[in-house]
Amino acid sequence: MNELHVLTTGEAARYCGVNFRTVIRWIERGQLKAYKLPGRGDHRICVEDFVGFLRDNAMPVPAELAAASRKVLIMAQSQELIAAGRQALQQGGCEVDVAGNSFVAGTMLAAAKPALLVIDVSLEHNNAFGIIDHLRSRNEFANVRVLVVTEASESDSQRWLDAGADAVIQGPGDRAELVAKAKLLLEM
Amino acid sequence: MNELHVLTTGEAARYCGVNFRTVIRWIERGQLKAYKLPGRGDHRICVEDFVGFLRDNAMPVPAELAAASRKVLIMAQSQELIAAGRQALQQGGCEVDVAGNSFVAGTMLAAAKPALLVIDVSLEHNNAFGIIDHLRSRNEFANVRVLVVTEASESDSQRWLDAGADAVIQGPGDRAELVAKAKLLLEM
DNA sequence: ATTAAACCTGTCTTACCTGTCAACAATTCA
DNA sequence: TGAATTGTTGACAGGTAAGACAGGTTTAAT
Repeated sequence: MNELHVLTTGEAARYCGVNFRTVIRWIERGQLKAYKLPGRGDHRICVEDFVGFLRDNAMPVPAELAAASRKVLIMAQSQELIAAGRQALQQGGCEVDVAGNSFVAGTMLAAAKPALLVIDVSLEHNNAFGIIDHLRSRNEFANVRVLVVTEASESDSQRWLDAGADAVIQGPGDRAELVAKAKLLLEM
Repeated sequence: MNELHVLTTGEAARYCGVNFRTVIRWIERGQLKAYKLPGRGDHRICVEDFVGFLRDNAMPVPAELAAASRKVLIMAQSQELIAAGRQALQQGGCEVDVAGNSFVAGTMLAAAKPALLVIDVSLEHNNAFGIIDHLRSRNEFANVRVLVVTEASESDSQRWLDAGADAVIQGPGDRAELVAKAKLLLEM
């Protein structure tokens, strides 16, 4: 199996050091999501679901599988933030996409399924509130972490946290802080 | 893998995380419908049949294949246009989604794969230009038809057609025209 | 602390589905 | 024409499901 999109029960079992019989039981109990093949009913587990299962149960996530969940989408117009964020996050081991406007951000969020959205709210506050609100109201985006980048001068981070953001940093200035918070949110 | 009308066994195999040999066996067993080419007997699977097969077996359907040819996405803020468009298009046999802003429109476009985007450009021209431009520059959106709804007073439809729109109507007033153009673009 | 119950996990077996490999055919391209 | 690519076919090895059973761990009660 070269394609890492799905796993068999045996592969999943090896990843977490248990017998494949146990993985089947997790699936039967509904703890781990999987689908069945028509033939004998073999199970296939989407990597995404498997990683979510591991996280939910505080189990270690294998590096090869974690790669898929290190995707970061930066939504910003400021070239400064884009350049700084892209470089810092890539050096930090993340896969980085950039969207210059909210439409493109929407398509990339739905298509590439990043684990973290870094959003520059310095331009359109209302727009950003709408976006976060939409993310938080949709199941399919429930797992997307949101890191808000505000104006350096602004002080009321709490507003954004209340709106549903997972973390807030002020201005793109401190790259170390950006990477640190991103890693924290990505559980790296 | 660009032409999405038919799949080879290998492509179908990759989509459901299985070996191509297994797909051939599903076909031989009659579980998956396919036809053979005269030469070597290559199998070709109609996307429609494949998606039906996936649904029948409770297997996940890839977003790229789920494209429904009668799905319409309306991007507008004017309640008048939304109400008129939704009602008219639904009566015309379309499945209608509505997005109130460009971010939501982006997520729905990537996730629900509508065949037609009705976009109200009366508010933000530049934004709409950017959206159409982005759609036209991306392969995955090449098949999305764009129907632009302009201010009733505006007369230069040509600008939008040049930008990549497939049709333009002026104002939400004429429901018959909206439905007619939508059906034309959907080849209904 | 000890005991018992409940539960989870690993092992074993049978059946058969699935992956791998090799050889070959059709198609494409230079 | 000949190489490269892609798909088929057949044989075989390997993997997985399902049920039953035994051992281990956790939980709760004594």
